[in-house]
Amino acid sequence: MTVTVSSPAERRRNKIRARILSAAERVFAREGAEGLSIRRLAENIDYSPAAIYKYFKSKDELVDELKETFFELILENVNRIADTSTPFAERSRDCVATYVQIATDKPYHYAAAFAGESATQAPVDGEPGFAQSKKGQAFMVLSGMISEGVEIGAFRADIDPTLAAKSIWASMHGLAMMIAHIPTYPAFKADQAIMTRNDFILYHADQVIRGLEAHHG
Amino acid sequence: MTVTVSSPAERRRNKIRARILSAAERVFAREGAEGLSIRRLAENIDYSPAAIYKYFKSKDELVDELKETFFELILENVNRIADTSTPFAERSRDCVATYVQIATDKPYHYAAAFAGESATQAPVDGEPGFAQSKKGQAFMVLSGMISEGVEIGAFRADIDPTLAAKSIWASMHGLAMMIAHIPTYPAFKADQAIMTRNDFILYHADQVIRGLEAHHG
DNA sequence: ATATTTTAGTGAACAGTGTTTACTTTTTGA
DNA sequence: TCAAAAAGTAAACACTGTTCACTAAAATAT
Repeated sequence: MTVTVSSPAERRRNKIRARILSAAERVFAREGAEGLSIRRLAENIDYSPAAIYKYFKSKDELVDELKETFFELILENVNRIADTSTPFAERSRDCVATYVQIATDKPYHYAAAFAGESATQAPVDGEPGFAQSKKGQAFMVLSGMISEGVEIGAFRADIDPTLAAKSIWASMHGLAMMIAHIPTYPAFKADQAIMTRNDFILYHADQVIRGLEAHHG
Repeated sequence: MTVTVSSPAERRRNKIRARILSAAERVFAREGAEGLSIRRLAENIDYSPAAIYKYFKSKDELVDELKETFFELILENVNRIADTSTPFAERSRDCVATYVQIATDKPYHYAAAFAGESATQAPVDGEPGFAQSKKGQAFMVLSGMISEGVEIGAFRADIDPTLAAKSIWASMHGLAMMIAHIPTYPAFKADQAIMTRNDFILYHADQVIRGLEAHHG
């Protein structure tokens, strides 16, 4: 195992890069991609706008790095739930709910992560590199969990885990996007709320999982 | 019934407004909001950029009008299916599928219609004006259909149609967004396609409806 | 028909954006 | 110590949405 020695220069460079990313992250979380401008970012870290381009070759590349970090966060959280020993029914529901809740916490990140589908063409299932990407890994956690459900008889036997995972992901994605884009979702004016957002997420997760189940009465 | 008489001036004005919108529609369908610029639009219809502002008070307002027309299209199509006399099982599935297919046909429209959730704050369920908006009407078609399903015993008796409709819509929305943002969704490299896009839409619609059903085995 | 007022349309500018280029300063490695 | 490489910058380019002062034309009132 070769250890990559990092020169002081290299470390200094990485530090500044990280400072840029952290400043970008801060602005992005509050105001989204619209509010994030190179000039503003430069001012924030006390550099000239052109300086940013010594560290990132474009704004898109910078934002893509924020997205990848965000998917890392999703993956970590979903994985943490998936590795739990709680009963399958709960566990699968919690996975779905957790995914959506993270989108709730960082709506701008979530919306951006899918909008435009990363300017530098992210790999999609079937392409090389998908399995390596954080998004790809998250997908595999999901399809793995569906496989488990089929094996233990909780889900219908004729289910193709990959196909079902795509469908389930779409359903999670939908709620995540709704929440990301509509501040008051699931609506109901403040004073006539029938259900809290979190309860609705669980409701939706239930609904989605139920579509896979073998029986219920 | 009072007939609103339109002066020649008014008609001429509406005609030009329509010309602007139609040019905008053309550009928008091909390249989305990014490609639509006031200057380009002005050149397209042979006016100065500033002239546009005599007909629309902002670009957002112009785009919002495109969105509303788009929702009209969705509503028309979904309504057409909903009024069919085909068996309930098929009919409900087709409604979901149709919704998604329209998003497939006009991905930019669909993505824009939800992204930013209309700059001029569209009414959300619970607010006045929602029931009048095209989006609100589409929602009511959906929840009405769910009510029917509960009544005839196809869906679980404990289902709250409004709540379920929100969940179902989120699931449709997710697939629609996936398709709108990812050109190759549901992925699979061209030569290893396991399932066509349309088949996958039906598969997803099935899955979604199944989550509501009373029994299956 | 004439005078007045409203509307249609324009060119130029403002304030922003991402990005590139030529240039200077600093840091690094031999 | 000195040449080479990297860091950082000011100024410009080509865009963007939008506003403002202005002219030309049509609509309205007298």
